[in-house]
Amino acid sequence: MATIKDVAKHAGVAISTASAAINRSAPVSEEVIAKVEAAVRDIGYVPHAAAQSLRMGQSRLIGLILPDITNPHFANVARVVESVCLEAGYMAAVYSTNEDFDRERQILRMMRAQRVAGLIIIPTRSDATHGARLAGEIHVPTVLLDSYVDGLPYDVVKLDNVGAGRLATDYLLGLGHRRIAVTTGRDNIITGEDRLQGYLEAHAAFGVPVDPNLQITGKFLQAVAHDNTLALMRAPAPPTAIFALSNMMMLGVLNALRELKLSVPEDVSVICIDDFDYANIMNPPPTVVAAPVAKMAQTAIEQLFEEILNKSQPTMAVREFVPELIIRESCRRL
Amino acid sequence: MATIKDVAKHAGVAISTASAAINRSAPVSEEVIAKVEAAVRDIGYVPHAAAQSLRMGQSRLIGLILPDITNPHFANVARVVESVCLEAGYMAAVYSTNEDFDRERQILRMMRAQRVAGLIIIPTRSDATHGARLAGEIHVPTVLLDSYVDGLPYDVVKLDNVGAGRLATDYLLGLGHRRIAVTTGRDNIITGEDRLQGYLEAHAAFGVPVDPNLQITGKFLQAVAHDNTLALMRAPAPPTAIFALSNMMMLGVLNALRELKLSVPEDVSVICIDDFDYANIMNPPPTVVAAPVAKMAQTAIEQLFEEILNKSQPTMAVREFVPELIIRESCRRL
DNA sequence: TTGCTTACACGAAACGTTTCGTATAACAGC
DNA sequence: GCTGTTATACGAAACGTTTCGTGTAAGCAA
Repeated sequence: MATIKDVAKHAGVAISTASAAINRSAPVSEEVIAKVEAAVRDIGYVPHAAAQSLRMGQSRLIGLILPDITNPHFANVARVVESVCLEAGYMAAVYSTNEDFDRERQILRMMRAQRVAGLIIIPTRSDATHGARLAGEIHVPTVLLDSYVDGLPYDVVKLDNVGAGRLATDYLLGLGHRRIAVTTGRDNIITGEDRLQGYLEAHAAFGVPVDPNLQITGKFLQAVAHDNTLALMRAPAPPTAIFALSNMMMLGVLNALRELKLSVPEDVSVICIDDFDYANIMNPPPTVVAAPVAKMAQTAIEQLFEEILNKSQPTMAVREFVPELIIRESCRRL
Repeated sequence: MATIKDVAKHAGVAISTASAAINRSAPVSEEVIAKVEAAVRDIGYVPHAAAQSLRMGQSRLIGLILPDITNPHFANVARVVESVCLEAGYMAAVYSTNEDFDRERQILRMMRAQRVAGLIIIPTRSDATHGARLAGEIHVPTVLLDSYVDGLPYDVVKLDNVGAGRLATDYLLGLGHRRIAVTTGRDNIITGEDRLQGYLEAHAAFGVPVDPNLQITGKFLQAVAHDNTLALMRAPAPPTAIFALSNMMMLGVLNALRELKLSVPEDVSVICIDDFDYANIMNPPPTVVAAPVAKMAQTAIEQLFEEILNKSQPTMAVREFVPELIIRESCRRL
């Protein structure tokens, strides 16, 4: 493969001059620039990224670590990050943790070996133990997306989750529902807890008591939400509405209701947080509280570049985005 | 950041010895190995991938280039590739072309700059012009997935698309349908043409004439399939069934039918190639011809590693996978 | 002409690895 | 005790860049 040495020889200049001409990093005459550029084109020179990394002490690689790329929510994030990186001449390396902590560490080590310039992490846990373990593996500018992690002192870009929980619950309460079930997240991730808090706050504001039996665990997983919905609806005094704290859990809920031959929204209303790309061909088209995913991803990657390029310290700022209620056909007025 | 020099100093050995101990690349006494490993742990040494790349002339990076990561079909591929890579100590760099040729070239240049060890490409075009342009940018082992490209002499892992087209059409014909519409792909991608050929062959085998008016262009895009379905169903003599050559186009078809207040399968039966992860919460659950996506992705990445690790030449073999009919509720017997 | 500045081109060092040829010590054979 | 062999540790070179200090010719003022 052609090196800059070949370019220099071909253009009849020194290596350092060729480098300066290519990168405009030092004054070079127009004439020489033209010769060098011609040489680059002629021999098809593409700089060796590893050599550049080595010399400059930093690669043009951005790591994006997320729970699962097949979840459309995260795929949308990936697409945005990837585009912005490409434009900036960086390469995005996307990795799914599959919620596996060993795997997460393995990925971080690999990112470290690659000397990535920065990291965007969509965390799977928020607790300090986990944060401490992660902290030791991170040595580059980092932005946390969707949630934060205790003990990881980085910028955060997230949804107003309490607000999202309230928005969904307010809507159901406004429709006259008084027994609203909720599929919760996992204990150790704050996103779910915040959304649940919104659910509780909305009840308090409406003066409606909450029934703890209506809070079923979903762990952000489709299968878990499915199983517990089955149990919930078979128990005495089932709810008239179900609020799924994430889109994956809503799928589980819908599947369970379908198996029970309960129709939505006639028998039970359903709402969730996070929109679906293909909402309109779903059965029924779901009413959701949507997050501005693309805008959030864009903000995260831009914040990251800000820190990388200007070598600025993380402000540890938390940027919260406002959720939006999208009314479709999965909730009915009682 | 700690270097191998620090490891060597800490262990009281030479750099070359430390390297040999870490990589087991030369005989080193047990005693020294122990000392070096302790040093590695103590100072948290992680090898500098760029330096390794530079020295060894190859990176531990695999490029995966696909049309669009937010398409669940491709996301599933990405997940498999990513996992296999991670296990092998490689890093996968996933990039979406968005069917944009300039962008595809830009991505390839970046892959080249990174000196990726290998490439998996899910092509967006099959024609020779495109192949020729791509060929100049590729200098590493490559495997083509889902489709091939004229003039790109690499191994191919794909579905038996003609068979898939036949399978879907046979099924509809067997249900008594005689006017079966089909949303075609793009002219310059062979996948669509093969599937269409299966459609034609099935008709011939059944002795059913095909009506060219029932072949509408879909370009593999949801929006295009949507618009043309609208026109198709409003025209005189509409079909009793629609065969979408891809899952995205089926979404467009379903949306269009929904807008026209036509129900599936009562008014019109619908089938497509490629399954949906969330098929059972769709309206209606679609009957599809599924490809063994995970198995195909696995085969592709393993074939790629075979070529990378054994430095074997591409056999230019075409591995075809057998499609499977999954009957759900979107097709009815006439 | 001389001296000073400017503009540009050059050479060499350094980034962190791996690898290859060489050095040294231990040991066996005679 | 000498030579030959084996086992293991070492030093130096090389991978392809960028960068910094130096060199040189041209331009300008006096």
